[in-house]
Order: sequence, then C-alpha cells, then structure tokens
Amino acid sequence: MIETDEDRADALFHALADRTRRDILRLVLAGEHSVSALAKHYDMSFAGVQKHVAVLERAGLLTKRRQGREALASGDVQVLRSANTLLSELENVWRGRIARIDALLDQTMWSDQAMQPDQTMQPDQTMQSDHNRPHDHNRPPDPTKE
Amino acid sequence: MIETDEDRADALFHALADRTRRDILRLVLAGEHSVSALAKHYDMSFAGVQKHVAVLERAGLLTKRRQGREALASGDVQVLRSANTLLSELENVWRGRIARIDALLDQTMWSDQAMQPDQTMQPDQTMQSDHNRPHDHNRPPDPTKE
DNA sequence: CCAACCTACAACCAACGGGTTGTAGGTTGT
DNA sequence: ACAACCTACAACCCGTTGGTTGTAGGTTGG
Repeated sequence: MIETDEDRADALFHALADRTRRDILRLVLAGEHSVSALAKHYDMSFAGVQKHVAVLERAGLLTKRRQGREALASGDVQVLRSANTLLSELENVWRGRIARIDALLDQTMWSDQAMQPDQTMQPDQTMQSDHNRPHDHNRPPDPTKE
Repeated sequence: MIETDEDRADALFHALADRTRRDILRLVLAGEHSVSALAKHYDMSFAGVQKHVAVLERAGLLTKRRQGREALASGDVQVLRSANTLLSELENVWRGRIARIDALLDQTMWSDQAMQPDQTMQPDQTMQSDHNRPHDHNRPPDPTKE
C-alpha cells in the first residue's frame, strides 16, 4: 500500500473537511494540547475527539508526543502549507500553460484506470504548450485577454 | 437552513478530498467541458461523473451553463482562492496573530455572502481557548525568531 | 495501595458517500 | 419524424465515517 501523493491529498482535504477537526487544528496550531484537554472543548465523547485527532494525525496535520500519561498534540504548519501548495497548483492550471498535464491526460489511458495521476505533484515546468489535442475543442482561458 | 461559513468550508474541502473531483476541477479550470466530455476521461459511469460534478458545483468550485443539449462546466478560480484563504487563516493562528479580520477586510472572499467579522466558530466555544489553559503557557511559535 | 486520570482500542450503530443501473425528458442532425 | 445524444434524477448497493459505549492498561498523586 504505497502512499502516493494523491492519497496524501485525499487525507489532507478529508481531514480539513470537518469543522470540529478544523477547530481542533486551530487549537493545536496555537499550542500543545493533551487529547483530553481538547475533548473538553466539545460536546462530544472523549473517544469521538480522539478519533478526530487520529484523522488529523493520519493526514500529518498534527503530531502527538507522549509525556507521562498524556498525549500532547501540536499542529504541523508545514503540512498545512503543502495543502496550500496543492491549491496553488490547481490555480496554476487555471492560469493555463501547464502543457505537461494536458500531455499526460492525452497519453495516459483513462480507458483502463481513472486515477493514477502522480502528475501534478512534481513542479517540473516544461512549458511547451501545444494544445492540438484531438478531442478537446475547448479553449483554455487566455489570461492575456481577461 | 442558513449556509454558514463553516458549511461552505465543509463543502469546499470535502469537494477537494476526492482525486477524481480534483482531476475534474483541473479540466474545468483549464477550459469549459461538457459533462459527457468530462465523463469520457474516467472509467466510470456517466452518472458517477455527474455526481462528482454536482459536488463540485455545490461547493461553488464549478459553474454550469446550459448551451443546447449540453451543460458546459467551467471552474471558478475565486472560490478556489477562498479555500486558500481559509488555510492561510489557519496558518495565521499558528503565527499567533489574530489577523483573520484583517484578512477578511483585505481580500474580499465570499463577497456575495454574509461574512461578518463575528464569525462564531462552532460547537460551543469560540477559539479563545488559550487564555484559560491552566498549565500551558506555551507561546505559539514566534515567526520573528525562526 | 488505591483512586483518579489519561489514553488506546474494539464493537456497534445510523448516516453519508461513491458507485451502479434505470428511466425520462430535452436537443440535434439527417 | 426519428434516432442518437446529453442531461437530470431516482433507487439501490455497500463500504466508510462520525458518533456512541465499554473495556483495559499505563501514570500520577495521596
């Protein structure tokens, strides 16, 4: 079970897609909190909060360190920034000119598998944009004209 | 059934938390595509892709315009940037400053919606939780010292 | 030692999410 | 007119998730 980039992106955004988890993340970004200290903030069982912490931990957004009987959790801002990077890459697609993606989309067979796009992660910028793609008659947005 | 900010954040990140949807988003950010044109890219039923498009649409990341018999979908980069803003706000929490209101005033996100500076966080506590922590006087990391 | 904590984890449940098929209606080209 | 498309949506299947309770084990303080 190789953790690919898309797996990580799934885990990242999934972890962020819950308001309780986002709130926990705010707390642990502001400072270390034990799990039970976190749990006191929410109208929820301890185990429930524990699960949310586990989801955040699995996404890498939070790390736990054991001190005595308590597990102190603190947020990892670098992983947060990686989420930011993913969004920026999407925005770059909008800005156009990422011919690498287009080339891969045209080459790789979406007929056998829909998902193995490790493509977008590498910030390799081969900017040769010939969009003579056969079935794509749509215009990519031209930033110079807007 | 008021759509609050947290609701939108939930929908946003949930929409982004699926690789097929992220891929569709890449396509429609690059240019308009009909739903059936999108569906041809994936090893999945048309209705399946249609559902993914609906999720993206509900999150505001994509808008559809009807032309004849086809529904042309195109990505909305502004909503994408609003996701970026949400992450930046979390990062600002880490920085220690509560500059969220400033960020709201500067960058007009959710410009068509009611985003009050109040922004009641959620469950029952707003995030002032570092004030009354009994033993944790851990300051958030000071950016000037790193 | 014992009680009070803090954590981990399993089992269970309702609800949701991703996927399918099927049906129906609007649009287009010949 | 009619077949071929394109879309919308309902119904269904089943794995996952968000929540619960319960149990067990390690830590701490009196």
